[in-house]
Amino acid sequence: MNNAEIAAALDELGVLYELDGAVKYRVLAYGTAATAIRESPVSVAELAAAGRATEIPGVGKTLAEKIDALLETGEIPAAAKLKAKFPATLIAVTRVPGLGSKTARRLYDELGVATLEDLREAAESQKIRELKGLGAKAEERILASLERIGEEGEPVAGRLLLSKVRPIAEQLAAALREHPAANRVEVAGSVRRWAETCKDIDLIATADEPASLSEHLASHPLIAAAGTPGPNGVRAQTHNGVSVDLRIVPPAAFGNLLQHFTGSKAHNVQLREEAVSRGLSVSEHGITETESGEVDLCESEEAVYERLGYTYIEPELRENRGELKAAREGTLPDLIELEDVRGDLHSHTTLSDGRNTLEEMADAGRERGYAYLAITDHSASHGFGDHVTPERLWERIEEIRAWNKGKRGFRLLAGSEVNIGLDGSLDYPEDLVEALDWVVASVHTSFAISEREMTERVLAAIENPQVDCIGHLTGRLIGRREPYGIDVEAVAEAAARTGTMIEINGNPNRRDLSDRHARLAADAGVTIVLSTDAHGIDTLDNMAYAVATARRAWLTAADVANTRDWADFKKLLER
DNA sequence: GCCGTTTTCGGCCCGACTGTTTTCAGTCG
Repeated sequence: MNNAEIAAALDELGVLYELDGAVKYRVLAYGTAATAIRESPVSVAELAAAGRATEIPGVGKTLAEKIDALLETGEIPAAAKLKAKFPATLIAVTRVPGLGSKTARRLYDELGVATLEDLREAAESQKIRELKGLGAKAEERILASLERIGEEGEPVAGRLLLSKVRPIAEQLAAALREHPAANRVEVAGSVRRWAETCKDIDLIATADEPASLSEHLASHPLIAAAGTPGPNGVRAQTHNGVSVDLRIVPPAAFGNLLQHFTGSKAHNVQLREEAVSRGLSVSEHGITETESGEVDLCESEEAVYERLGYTYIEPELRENRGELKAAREGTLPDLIELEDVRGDLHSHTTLSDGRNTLEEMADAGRERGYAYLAITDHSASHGFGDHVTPERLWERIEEIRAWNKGKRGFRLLAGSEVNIGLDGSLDYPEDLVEALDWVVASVHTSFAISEREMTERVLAAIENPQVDCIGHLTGRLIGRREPYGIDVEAVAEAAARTGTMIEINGNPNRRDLSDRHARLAADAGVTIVLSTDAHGIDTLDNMAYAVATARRAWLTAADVANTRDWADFKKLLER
């Protein structure tokens, strides 16, 4: 059973308890534990089997026992008991936007509403307005919500990939900054934290004439529809369905508001809890001393964190993964920056499935100020008509040697992205692989084998001294394909021991290693590589996503191989 | 149900919005 399935079972039990009228903190405990389990970089099933489930924050003795039961029998006894009391279909009713467990329970008790279909009928026949506390508006809202819900009872519009949202956010922010009424404009929310996916765009601004700035956003060509622009901001939607929220705020509290709307929610909750224990109450409107009632406003985020006794915390770290403790103790890492990266170690050309030639990619790499670029076209068994035969790769090596002749300050590495076969072997002859400067080994076929087989397969590649780096380790495509089962801890341990590097693939669909896995690997002593897997000169820019993922993994420049200049990187390769 | 350089018991973030109410509960982010 994977983490997502365990988390879903606990989420469901939390809702069942809520329907049963449990105190809200008990319900909350199930939710926070489920989130921690979903986000765990290691297999919670394995952790539980080793009796270590309580190491997960938010999981105590009781929840550990429930997880054990779930893993042994496939269900949690308490959940089975409650499902006998309420129909399981009632859970979908609680998830209708605008409804919650309290309302769902009343609809069930007083109107017999057990399913989404029952709910629709009750609303259409105007029975809901007969309940105390609910009215015609509630019926309208429920019917509108039901329209927007898919068959599974989940909202249709999910989260969007960061790379779909970020360019829009940047464009809108730039347009606002150019307006004469604007003073400060910042993108907040998950876009600012470089999360994998986002739900909407949050913009925070200060302005001399707030209303005219709101109107400027509402009339931007990217905006399809907008509410009424006012002095406090405006809500809008882009043509491709992204919600945009502009908030215009007093300059004196800009820091408080930017901090609040940057989140994450978990970070803010923890921050406020810690503040309460020190006699302070934190909100988007300022920091209040509970005793005196005195309110501190902060123009900058730096001032917010300083007032609360922390060093400044970069947005990428604000996920409640230990950053507050480290900021209090002054032990936050000095995060890697895009400017630290001296080369790209995974790229494709027209020799396999890339869109640009060797020369074009080389020029583009040099223009980016890199000291080196590895050309790593796909290997012999890639198929799709774009595989590279051994003969062709031998020629390519010569081509690259010739290209490097007489050039200073920038060099190409003759490399390959070699397929890892089912048995862990590479699909080129040994002497050819030996002749290469840089070997990335990746899994491109047979994803559906067991976790144990996949782990053995990748471990075999790691033990191969010719392999320099493992490419996109878990094979995930964010929002489209789950990572295949692989024991990342075991892989990291072996990679650290053998000196095999592991990449953070900067393709925004992949970001693989993920931030959590990258942190786990670096903690295990693995040298991390940041690369783009560029299939054209334009996607060389995806290095920004690799760097962002590394920053979210708490990595410094020293943790990453390709922050080294050529001389030092060469030494690393020879080791 | 979890958790502790204030605590092993008694706390558990903060505010906006909505709709329905005459003071607030539920929901959301």
